[in-house]
Amino acid sequence: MSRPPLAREKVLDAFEAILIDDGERAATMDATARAAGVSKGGLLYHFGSKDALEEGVLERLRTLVADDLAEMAASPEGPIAYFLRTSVMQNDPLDRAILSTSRLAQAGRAGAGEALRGVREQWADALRPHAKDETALDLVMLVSDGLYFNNALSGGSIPGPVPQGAAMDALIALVERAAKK
Amino acid sequence: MSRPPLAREKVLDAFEAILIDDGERAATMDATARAAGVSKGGLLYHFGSKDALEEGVLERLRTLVADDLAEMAASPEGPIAYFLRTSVMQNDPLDRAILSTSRLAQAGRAGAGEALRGVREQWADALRPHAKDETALDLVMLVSDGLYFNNALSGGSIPGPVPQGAAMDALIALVERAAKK
DNA sequence: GTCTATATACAGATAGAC
DNA sequence: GTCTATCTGTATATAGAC
Repeated sequence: MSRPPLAREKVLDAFEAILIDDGERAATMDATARAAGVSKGGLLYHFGSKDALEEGVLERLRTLVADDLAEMAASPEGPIAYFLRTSVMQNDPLDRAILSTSRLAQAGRAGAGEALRGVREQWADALRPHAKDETALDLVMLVSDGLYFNNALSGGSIPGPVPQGAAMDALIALVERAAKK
Repeated sequence: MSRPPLAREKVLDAFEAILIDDGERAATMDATARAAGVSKGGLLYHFGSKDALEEGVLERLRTLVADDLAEMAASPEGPIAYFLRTSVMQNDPLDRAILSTSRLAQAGRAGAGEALRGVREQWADALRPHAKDETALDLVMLVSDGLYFNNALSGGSIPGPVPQGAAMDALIALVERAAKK
């Protein structure tokens, strides 16, 4: 388990940024290379194809989700509140990986869609023991999906019509009242 | 208010189908023309540019939403239940227009994002009088967004991890208990 | 490891025949 | 109205120099 080369990470950061801000179509290898400050040839040394570049994002997502599941389990406010609170865009590495993967999935990349479904399933499994029943679990998952969807539309930077601050606290309380075991 | 030519509608149908099934990048004028059974030149007679083709989808969306708002207001089960129930993919013209617009929005088309936000606002305005408070309204809107997001990921044809049948009834009951005035 | 140059394919759009 | 032919730009990928 060695630390990956810095240039590789810089390329992935740039690729994610373009995916999030301008969409899948704008996230070309050329644009990614330019944004990462390398040449196209340099990029292709680290990622031999567009597919490999996209797979790099999925790999990153899987790693970050594993970390998040550990934090969720240890969270003092409880997994459901933690899960909902971290479903709003904080622009952290996990948010960016999910948003990027969501762009790839909506562009028809099959692997990205599967990755996203897998991640959602992991979260559902972790939350199930804390929910009243399957309906309550559905509610929690869908509210979280809704929060992400709005983030996905607003591009990650512009705030969407998503509850923040006190409104978010009230929403969490409402969902917990309806869903918590 | 004259009925638009049939070929125009066939082209829009084809464009939406490719957007939904294969993503924005695959929805080229060439592929759209082929799927609609016309030549590229034929398509360009009806829609002079890619922008015009996309605007055609947005126009369609606005018309269908206006119809839906009227049906929602007249619904016997009440607007909230109607809204949630019709948030699951039924593959009707409105679903397809929203999904198509969502693909365009995620591809960075500014007009599509604005259209979607506008539509969401219209629904929220219609539901507000029936919700306990703004938090309850947030809950209803986010559950609906979540349902659409899952549909968007699964491509419109493959069923996503979304409650159906009795599970959907239970979810609607739960949300209404938490949110209905 | 990172670069330039280039091959190949396909996108959007125009011109003009029928 | 609908077609074919073609122009121009740009995407992914390869070859090979440094």
